[in-house]
Amino acid sequence: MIESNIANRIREHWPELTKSDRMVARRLLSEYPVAGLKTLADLAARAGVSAPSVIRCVKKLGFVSYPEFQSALHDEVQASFEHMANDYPEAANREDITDVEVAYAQSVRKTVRLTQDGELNQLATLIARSRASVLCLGGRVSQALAMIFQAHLLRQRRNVELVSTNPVERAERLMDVGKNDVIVLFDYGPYDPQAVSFAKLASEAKASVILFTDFEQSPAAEYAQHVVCADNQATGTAPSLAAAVCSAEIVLHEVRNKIGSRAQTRHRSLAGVPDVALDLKLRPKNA
Amino acid sequence: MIESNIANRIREHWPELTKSDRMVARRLLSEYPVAGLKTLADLAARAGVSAPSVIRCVKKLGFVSYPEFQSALHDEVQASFEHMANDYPEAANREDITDVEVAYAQSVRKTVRLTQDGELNQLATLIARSRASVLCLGGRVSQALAMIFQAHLLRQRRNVELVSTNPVERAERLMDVGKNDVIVLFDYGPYDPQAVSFAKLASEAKASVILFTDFEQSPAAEYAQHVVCADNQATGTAPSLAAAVCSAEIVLHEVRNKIGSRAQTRHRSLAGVPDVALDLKLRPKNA
DNA sequence: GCCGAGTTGTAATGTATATTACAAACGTCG
DNA sequence: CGACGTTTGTAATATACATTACAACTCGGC
Repeated sequence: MIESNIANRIREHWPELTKSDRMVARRLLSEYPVAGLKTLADLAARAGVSAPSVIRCVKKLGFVSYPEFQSALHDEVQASFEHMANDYPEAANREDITDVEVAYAQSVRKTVRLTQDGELNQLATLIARSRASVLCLGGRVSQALAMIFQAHLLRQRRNVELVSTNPVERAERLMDVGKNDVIVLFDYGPYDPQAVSFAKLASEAKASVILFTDFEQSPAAEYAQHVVCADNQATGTAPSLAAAVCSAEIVLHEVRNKIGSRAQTRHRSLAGVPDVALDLKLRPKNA
Repeated sequence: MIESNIANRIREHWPELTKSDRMVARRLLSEYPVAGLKTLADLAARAGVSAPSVIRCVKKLGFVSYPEFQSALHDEVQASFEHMANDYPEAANREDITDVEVAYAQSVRKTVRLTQDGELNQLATLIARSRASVLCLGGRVSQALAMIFQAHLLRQRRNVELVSTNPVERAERLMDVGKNDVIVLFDYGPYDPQAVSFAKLASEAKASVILFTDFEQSPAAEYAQHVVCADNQATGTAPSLAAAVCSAEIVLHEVRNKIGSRAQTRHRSLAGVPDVALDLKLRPKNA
């Protein structure tokens, strides 16, 4: 009863899911549970894949058909509602929690859960590989996230570069991109055509592309090996980047685990040093 | 939100429902909400009536077709689930929510609550004053937040500037700072001496200083008219900027309310324009 | 650079679904 | 008791659905 839910099934079977399977799974989790209550075609459209891909996905999750999958979801929804009917009333009418607070917390929770369930391990391994060069970049606004990512990652390993927003410099940098490079791209709606084409060209140059985006999925997803989604619908009026920061930080945390002692040494040698010193690309001997 | 649910619709229309209509309605309520999520034929069988009776019933409830009725139910289920996901964690220690998720959510909640309770109003008024020039800047990492803030604020008003991280350029820019300028400074630990001194000099030049920092409080707080705090202790190992983004976005939201229609006009004129156009500092005529 | 395994979308197919039209059944008032 | 308005189920139909089979494609390895 407790562990029979579909979210868990997705987590269990995640390793064996293909790229489009994961598209479906992500949508299932991000619009949980309604995404799975509608028709197969609708889910396929929302996930950006074809109908048969949805069927293949639910079969991998252990269901013999889409209707049977739906039936399982129905049971789950029913169980949840009965639980809720019992627990809700007492906790519900607290006036000290505002809409904004709830919205943000929700957005963050959803994102954290999804990020952790996901392909975090492979992704972190990719970034942790010391022989790789990591290039961070983003769109007009999300370049800020690239900055954060780069600054933190640089504390853990070398060869982490922040690619300028300047189109010309980007084009120039693109020429030297090869299969040992890992592109960390941030692109949240409204999507940046420039960022998308960077992803395209980089993937054509055999570089690995890791994309941080929202649930709508930047067009760059097509060229990415790994996609990390964050919910940006917290406030309604304007898209929020708070959850995006969470997803980035979780990835950084995982990378830190991967790199382990090496990173700690590196990090310690920076402790106490004024932040500005990083601008000089200060590198400790033992890194 | 509260009154849009289907249970209420049934109550409203109850008098005009016929005997078999009521059979359907009862089943809808007794197996709420799953009964309505399955197929029309299934519902008819459960209610012990024929399929057309179900159609007639939902039409009387104000829906034009069974699919449309289902769609409304879907929305309702989704809303319930999101509410539920939010209230549960504090009460029950379910195993499928991790420490990280809770930590982030709590960090965000704390920050949002504090920001809203605070001096938000005066602060937003200060930033909204059209005669003022707004300068955004931050430390090595938190410059990224300044970028985000500047990009969004520029959509609402003009004269919003992002001050370079370059010490020399900063010093030059400082010479022209006066009492009509509003400095929006981001500084989270480890604090940036350069940012602190910028705040000091700006305040001596009679400029207003707004500081976004963590609970430890950057030394720059001494020179700031307003201080907005965010919790950065979410993860334990490394400081988190997620909550900082929340506080910034909340301030932006409040500013939007203050500026009101003026900002909307400005914002609309940017809608649909590719993000990259902002790099040209495109300014609509009416702003 | 080619070739096989694995993955994905397209098109075709049979099934089930919602809906409409109509006829039977029920209740009600003359 | 019989005729009419209302309500309900049956049967027919067109639509949309899930599914299967197949072809195009991508990715790794020799």
